Amino acid sequence: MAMNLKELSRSLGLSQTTVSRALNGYPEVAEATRQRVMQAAAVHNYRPNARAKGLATGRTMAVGHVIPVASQHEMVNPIFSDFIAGAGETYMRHGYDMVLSVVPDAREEAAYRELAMKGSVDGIIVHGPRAVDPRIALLQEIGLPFVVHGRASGAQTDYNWIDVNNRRAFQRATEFLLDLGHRRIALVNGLVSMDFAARRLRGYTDALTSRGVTPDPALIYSDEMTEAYGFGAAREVLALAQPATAFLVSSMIAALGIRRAIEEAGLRMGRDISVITYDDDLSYLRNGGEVPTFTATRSSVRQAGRLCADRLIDLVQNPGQPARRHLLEAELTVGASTGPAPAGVNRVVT
Amino acid sequence: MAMNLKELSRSLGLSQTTVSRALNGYPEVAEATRQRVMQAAAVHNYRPNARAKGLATGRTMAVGHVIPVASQHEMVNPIFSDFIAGAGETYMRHGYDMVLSVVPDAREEAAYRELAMKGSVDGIIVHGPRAVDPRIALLQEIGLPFVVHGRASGAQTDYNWIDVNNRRAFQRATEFLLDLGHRRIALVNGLVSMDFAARRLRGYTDALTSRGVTPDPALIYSDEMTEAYGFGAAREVLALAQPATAFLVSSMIAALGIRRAIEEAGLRMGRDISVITYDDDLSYLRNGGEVPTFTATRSSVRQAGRLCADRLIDLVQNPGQPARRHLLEAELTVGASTGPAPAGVNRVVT
DNA sequence: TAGGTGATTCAAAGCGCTTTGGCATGCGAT
DNA sequence: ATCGCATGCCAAAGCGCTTTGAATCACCTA
Repeated sequence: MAMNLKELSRSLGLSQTTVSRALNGYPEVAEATRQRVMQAAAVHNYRPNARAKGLATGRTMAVGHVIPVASQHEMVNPIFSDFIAGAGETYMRHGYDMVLSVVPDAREEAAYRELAMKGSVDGIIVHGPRAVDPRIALLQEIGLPFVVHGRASGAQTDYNWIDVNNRRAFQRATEFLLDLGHRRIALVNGLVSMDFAARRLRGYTDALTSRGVTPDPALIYSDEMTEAYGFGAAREVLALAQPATAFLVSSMIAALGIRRAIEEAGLRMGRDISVITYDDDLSYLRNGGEVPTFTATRSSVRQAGRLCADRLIDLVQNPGQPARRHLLEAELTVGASTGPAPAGVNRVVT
Repeated sequence: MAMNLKELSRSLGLSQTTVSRALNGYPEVAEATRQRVMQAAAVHNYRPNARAKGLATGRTMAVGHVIPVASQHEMVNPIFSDFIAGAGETYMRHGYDMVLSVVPDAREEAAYRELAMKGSVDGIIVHGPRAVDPRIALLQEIGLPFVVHGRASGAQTDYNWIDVNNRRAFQRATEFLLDLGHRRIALVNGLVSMDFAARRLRGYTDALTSRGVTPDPALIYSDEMTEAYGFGAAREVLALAQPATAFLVSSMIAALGIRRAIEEAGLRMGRDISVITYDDDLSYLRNGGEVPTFTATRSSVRQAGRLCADRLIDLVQNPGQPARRHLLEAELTVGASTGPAPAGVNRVVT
């Protein structure tokens, strides 16, 4: 069905060598010949067989993504769609394929090994690093180029990563709330086993303690970031004897749940209760409007996808580079969900 | 770096033939030998090179997904994460890889051609079919097995698809609202160029007209299903001289926007305004609780992913089957978002 | 005129695997 | 002693491509 090099070259009366060279832009081919070859290739809709090419060159022109599915809740992180969209653009531009492995997080190690040994990819993007994550040591041992989206704090060695400054983002957000007079600030975080969540927690507690506020464990939540989780956490916090006056949330989706709980309690977000959320700038969940609905620390995960892909391709094409780290700053945009702490409640004891 | 067949067989003092056969479970190998080979393979962590294997067998053990990115809004459908998770499970179980192409929807045709000619996949899953969609003719011409998630009404020929009965789902939902006394029911639909949205529209209008209610164009919206879109549409509808008393929505995310608009208008969902949404049962957006938040017609997109993958693998392994269609029924579950039409408003003229 | 040079082209090897078509060996049957 | 037939193993070809090393030719140079 598909035309191959042999047929193509025979139909042109040329050797496979020459045709191959012509198509791949080598100089030792007469310009006239090259034109003829190109033309014929276009006419026959010829595309070199990727596998054969890979075998011959040792390059697969493909990169792997291992998507872990949280075995607990069977949850797959919704930011992947956008990350993948960003990375995909880059791959397309460079002619790379993207191969995905969806794996229950328990079997993740095996998945990497598999990808590497089967030789089906030239490099790997690592998603969702844990605070201490065996994968990066594993990948270094395997010797396949890789880029981590995020960081693993516990790692001993250098490696390539691209991450948002989560600590700083949450520190600033907390300070912003403190400046508005809030003292009881709830943190509705992701799973703290995740590196990003651990850093956000750090930023939050740092900001609090440096202002003399002792973090209250009753206000700190940590779980998979679903709408229901946000709702449940907020409902609990609002029912406390000393409820929070503000929420710091790790994702837009959880924030929607929190807003729901706030309104269900007959309160109004932005007036009675303040909310700051982390915003991945997902395409289907834009925090838009002239005045954004949520005050948020934002960093586009799609852009992160692009950056990771760019870096990885660079790494594949120019091996042996020293590891490079790339820290993105999230921007804090003020929306309609924050306001001064209501007077009379949680007055600061001076 | 990676051990290969040649080395492995030499280290065993056997021919490549025998080792290959032993590993692939052929009978003409002494049981003792097979054990020895298996052991050695395990020890050396040997995995046959996928490309070489593919070249030799003509099978790639990979299937392609072409993910279109709506060029208008740069939007990538959030249901993909879950669909992919479902399909991924199946692929994993059968040892297939999944290769993704993220493409601006304009270049989609080229992407399919590419995948096929490069010979990098054994089959393809088609996402987001339009009401009239040139892709299925294209794929039939190409001759690669494919399964469509959804349907393309305009298609002339038979092909394999798996779809939800969108017309019926929306017809039932509309009837449910009519039974509650609602007469002004807004439809906040996806892009009607999409097949699923066209069918939903049909179900909605069928139900209305068969009850003698004339569909009001002012109540029918159609766009990419974002939270902001839901919000905007609902806000407009509620500001009409004769506002709707109920909404029928094509996605949970848009429904969240609608709820926001309802509450912003000082109304309460489920009492003042009823909402029924289509629910893809996304892992991070469960419509949970003892009483679900939303009354919804639900069908798991993850399950659809599994089914599509299963079907495609079957198709790849047993070619030449007649096309098979698979229509899933969505279930209507009653939640807290619906109630009788408020009296005094839009009273039915009898 | 012999030898050197640059420009083109080609035959063949090799990437790592499967698979075809033998080739031994042992054993019961003739 | 011979034939037939499993049984177990192997050498080599082939999948579609790249790449090495050489060949051919025209054209100069000494």
